[in-house]
Amino acid sequence: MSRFKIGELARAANIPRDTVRYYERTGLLSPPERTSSGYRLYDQSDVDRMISIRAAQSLDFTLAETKSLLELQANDHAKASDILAVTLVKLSQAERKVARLNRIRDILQPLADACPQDAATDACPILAFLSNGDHGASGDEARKEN
Amino acid sequence: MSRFKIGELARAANIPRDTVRYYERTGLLSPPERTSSGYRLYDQSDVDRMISIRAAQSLDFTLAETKSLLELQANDHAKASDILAVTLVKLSQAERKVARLNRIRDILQPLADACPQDAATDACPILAFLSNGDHGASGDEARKEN
DNA sequence: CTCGACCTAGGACCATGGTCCTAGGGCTAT
DNA sequence: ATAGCCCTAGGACCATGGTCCTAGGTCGAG
Repeated sequence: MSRFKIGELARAANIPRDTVRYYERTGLLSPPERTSSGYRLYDQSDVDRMISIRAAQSLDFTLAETKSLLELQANDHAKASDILAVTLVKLSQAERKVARLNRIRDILQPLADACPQDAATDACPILAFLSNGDHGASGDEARKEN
Repeated sequence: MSRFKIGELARAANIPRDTVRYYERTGLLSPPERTSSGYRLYDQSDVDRMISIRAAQSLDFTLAETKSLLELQANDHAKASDILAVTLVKLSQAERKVARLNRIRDILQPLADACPQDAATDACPILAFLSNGDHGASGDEARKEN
């Protein structure tokens, strides 16, 4: 089984070397073997793990969530439903984000359509909206990256 | 015209005091008058500006973008189209984000639906997907919060 | 006069996901 | 054997949008 130095792993998984070390620091990747001179030595399973991490990232799993997923995968007592739970949270986050972005679009699009482009900014409906005070539901909105 | 100390402004605009000072540090709010003992003194226009800032935030404008918008508003040579340009960028970002989130949902939802909940994680289609290698288009995706 | 609430500056710290730098040691090809 | 790239640890730094802390000054009520 062939072994990779960090630069080779990085090329194989298409990520920067520093990111590999960063993942190791954060516990996402366990400390690999070392050569006698201290170089990290990886194998194909590490390449696969890096690729899984990037795949999870691309699905908006945070590194912490990705870490949990990979830990569950390695845990004999874990059930598929444990993975499902994490996934359902992610799905509902995605849905809330989409809903919020659609609300934003539904506000901005009409304002943009109504923009009198050559007029002074006084006539801008977008600025008027910002100044207008009545935003959000009564009380204060749950904001923060929903 | 009544004057507010920072805590009063903060209550009137429903934001933390520290955030007001932070906005001042970042240039989003210009340095207010001071009392002889150095307390900041605000007026109603500052309350309005704070509320506009929060409104812009809620539409996903960054503080830097919000700063530009408010500067354009104050600039006599600016036209409504300058505001529109910023807004159109925001709209297209929102659309790209929605598209991406929908792709994520379209991947996760079927995997979640297929989850054999009581099985071991080996049987989990979500983990299988992560391990499966063939993600994204050929080459590498433009990722990074689109 | 004193208590408590308010204010000040400035910098450290938080999460998130990295990236870069320094100063040095190792490895390989010519 | 020496150039030239690869590797090491560890900490600083980036963006983003704040939040908190320290150590002290100010102000109004009782």
